[in-house]
Amino acid sequence: MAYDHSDIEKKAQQMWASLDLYRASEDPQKKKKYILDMFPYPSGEGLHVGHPKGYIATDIYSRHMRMKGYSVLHPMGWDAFGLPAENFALKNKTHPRKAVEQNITNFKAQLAHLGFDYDWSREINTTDPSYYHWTQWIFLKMLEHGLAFQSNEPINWCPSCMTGLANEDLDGAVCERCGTPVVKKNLPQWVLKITDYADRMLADLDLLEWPEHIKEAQRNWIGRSEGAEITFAIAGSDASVTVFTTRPDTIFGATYLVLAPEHVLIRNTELGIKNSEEVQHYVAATATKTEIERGAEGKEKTGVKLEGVSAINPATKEEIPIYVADYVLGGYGTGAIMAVPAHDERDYEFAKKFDLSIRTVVEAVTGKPQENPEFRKSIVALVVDKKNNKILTLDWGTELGGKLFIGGGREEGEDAAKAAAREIAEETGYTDLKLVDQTAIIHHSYFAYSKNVAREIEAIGFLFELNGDARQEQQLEHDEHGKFTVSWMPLAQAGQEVTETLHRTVFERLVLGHPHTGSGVLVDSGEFTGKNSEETKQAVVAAVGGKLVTRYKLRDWVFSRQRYWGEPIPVIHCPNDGVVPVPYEDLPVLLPEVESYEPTGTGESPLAAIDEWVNTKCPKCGGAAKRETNTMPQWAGSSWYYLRFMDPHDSDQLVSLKKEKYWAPVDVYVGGDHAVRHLIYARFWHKFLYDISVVSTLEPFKRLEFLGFILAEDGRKMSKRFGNVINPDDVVAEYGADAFRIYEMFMGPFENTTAWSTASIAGTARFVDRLWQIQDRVAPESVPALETLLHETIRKVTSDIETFKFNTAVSQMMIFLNAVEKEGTIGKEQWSMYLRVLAPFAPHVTEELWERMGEMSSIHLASWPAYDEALLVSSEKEVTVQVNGKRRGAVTLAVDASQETAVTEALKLPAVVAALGGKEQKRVVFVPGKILNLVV
RNA sequence: GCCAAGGUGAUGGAAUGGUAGACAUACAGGGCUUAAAACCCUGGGAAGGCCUAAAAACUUUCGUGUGGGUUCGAGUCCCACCCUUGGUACCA
Repeated sequence: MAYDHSDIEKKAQQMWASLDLYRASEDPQKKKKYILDMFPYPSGEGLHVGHPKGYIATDIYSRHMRMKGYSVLHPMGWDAFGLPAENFALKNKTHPRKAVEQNITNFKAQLAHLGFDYDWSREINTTDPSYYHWTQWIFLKMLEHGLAFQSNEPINWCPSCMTGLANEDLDGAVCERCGTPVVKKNLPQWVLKITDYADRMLADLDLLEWPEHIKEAQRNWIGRSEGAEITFAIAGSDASVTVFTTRPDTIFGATYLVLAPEHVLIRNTELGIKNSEEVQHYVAATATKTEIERGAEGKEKTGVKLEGVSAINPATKEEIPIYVADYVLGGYGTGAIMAVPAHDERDYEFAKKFDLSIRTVVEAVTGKPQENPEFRKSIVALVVDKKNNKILTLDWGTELGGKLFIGGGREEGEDAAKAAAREIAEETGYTDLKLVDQTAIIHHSYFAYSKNVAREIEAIGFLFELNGDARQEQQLEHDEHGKFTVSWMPLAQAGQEVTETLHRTVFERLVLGHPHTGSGVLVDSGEFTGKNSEETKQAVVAAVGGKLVTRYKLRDWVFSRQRYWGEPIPVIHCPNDGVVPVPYEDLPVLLPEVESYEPTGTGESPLAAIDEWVNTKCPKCGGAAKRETNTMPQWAGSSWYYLRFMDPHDSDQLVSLKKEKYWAPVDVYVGGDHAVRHLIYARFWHKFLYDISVVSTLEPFKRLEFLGFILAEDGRKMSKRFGNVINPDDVVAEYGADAFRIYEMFMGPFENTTAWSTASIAGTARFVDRLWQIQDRVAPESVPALETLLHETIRKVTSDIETFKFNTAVSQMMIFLNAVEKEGTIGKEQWSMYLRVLAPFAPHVTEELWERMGEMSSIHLASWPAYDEALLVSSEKEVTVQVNGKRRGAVTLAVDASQETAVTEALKLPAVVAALGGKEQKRVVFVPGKILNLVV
């Protein structure tokens, strides 16, 4: 009788619902597990097969934990505010609330087909007033604690979505929603001071069991950098410029200053900027440029010198020019830098373009330090043929260093450039050359194998151009020694093939034009000359009267949206009292029901047009006042929803302390994407709530499992646009929910992105069907031949579920079923244990088989089977016999067999004897139970 | 450019430093069938050798992106490079 999934699934799902099987409760007798999916935005397109992957994983994990006796919280809800919902509603000419309701109904129906164990009594929806009441409450608390403030700084404005956006909402320089380039726009904005928490968010990453790449992404986003602020006086003025730098050690090489276009000094009229018109013109031009336009210019530097104004380098006391340039960002550091063109890529480009002086103050140190090195002076010479874009290389062969440029020693007192020319002539014969450039000294340590000596050299690199082809063949050194061959190599190829550190470094400096940006030995730096640059930073800062500071890339969170579909920001603007928070007892501030909610595009929210809503009374003075009309971004509701699941119906508080104590933190959080934004915002809010004693844990999500996506069969993203979307409803109808669930877990490692394969799902459907057939072969007595494998299977599935290695868990269960089929029978107790480990993966079919075994209660209430350790330790094991590391056979030995026994047994194998060939045994490696390696 | 993860059959993928390719898909051959589907059985990294009418069996060498290294033994550890994917980008 073939397995008919549709009836059995329906029956099981109805049974679970009627038993209320998955209701979570704070049972003090039990340990808890809080398992959470990133709750979805209920889109109009419905689910595709990629969505449930994470839900299946949490379903398996939570069913497993429930069977192990934990009190499990596994809830689901809807993140339904925000731009996508509003844009969807606009496009379909409906109200967002209606669209959301409809989409949720649709999503729930789709999820229901898959047999998930959510506790739907805790369902939440961020657009529900009883929910956003508390989103607004958190905002007011932040306002109270000075973490929410109004700002008029220029923000990212999306002209298509007609709203301001946070940095995190940008995809490069375009709006991540619609792909429109954003522009800078000045608008009064609510901003949250997330930067106050930067340090704690960075430090507490260490407390988390998260994938390393997510932690790293967060570290990069926070972007902590330690440096110094140093003040440069303006010559002949009281004014000054404070710069931020991470390289105070290079200050002796600071040959000019650069201000961001937004810098206040540029607007200082008393300074006497002679070309102020030109400067203001430049500032205005950069402000109107979109990020895209700036990007299109690449990294081509632009800027204008402030004529008639100069600064004084506090280290050298020299007067240096000041520029305004948009490669310096207004929002980072102090909006001003000291430019050290010799040791910074960007400053170098700028200095080259504007012909500014470049002063080397750090000499590079390369190679591996050697013991007792011999000191020498030397040169590296590059000879370039500009006509053919080729460079002269010497191939020494692999033993002697491979492909190099021209190198050699220089005598004490010998002019370095002359030494270079001499070496070129001696080694290649070329003499008609023009010297174009040279490097600073490079301190290089290496071991010269050809001469068997450790060396530390002071090398100078030279770049020559070839004038004529004339060669003095008779002088060539290689004629005598034949050690190397001379050839002209295309520049790009040389950049790949010449890998020796010193020669490569010279190539990078002189051909590629990269300045030395690393640490090294200070030169031309007054009292610090000769010291290590890295170790001198603090002393330099002290000497020039600067201070050490820490800066972050993370910006404060622009929190206002000029759109309808979001939580109203609960403040009132009063002509007398200014910004007045809505009293807590007046929450929630309801989003008014309106006919028209199109964005205005003027920077005003559509709410501003609703007079009867906007006009209100000031809670303080009782006079006429207006409501704030901006709404919150989509990320607001999702920044704390995991707390509400613990206590979803509490009308007095966000979450009760008692329930929070029981459930927090989230033990396992599962989702993809959102590596930065959602997780950083939620961590920020959580830490704030910790500070005001609403929550008791430092971090919201203890463990995070990152989810790999499912691509369409054609390897592209699943999208309506490509017409390659696969609806889980169709798959379930054809193959059944259990086969679908098992397939998604079997596809590969959970964190891998994999393409869907409808052909492969037939395999897991076959597995379920074969399982179904086996029920007729169950015997009363246990089958001894299956015993060890069964316990191995229980052990592997148990640990694989806990570590999210579902693919190998499925594989192991298939191996077991294959063995059962081979035996033709299985014992009743064995069948019971096997069904129970399979139950989290295939909840429906196992439920039915469980009932048919005569069990009265649900399999999902049964206890998780324990495995017998003793059965897993077999007394005999097959040991591979190797000769010189190559497999020559195998012997079966007792686990505690001695090496002598092993060797004796191995020598009985003809293949082993043949491989030994009568040679003397030098060594025997014996790993009991695994391997015997005879070395001759 | 920088940061992170990864590169294994036709495909998805297994493999505490110890028999590479588990498990599954696709494929090929066979069985069942009037036929097909379903189902069941068998096979398979590559090149060669031996024996043959042919095959099986047997056997040798090579084989986990490339080149080196450590080790009795490397897919796994170390070094350099190449490529793919994700994140990020004038952050001083």
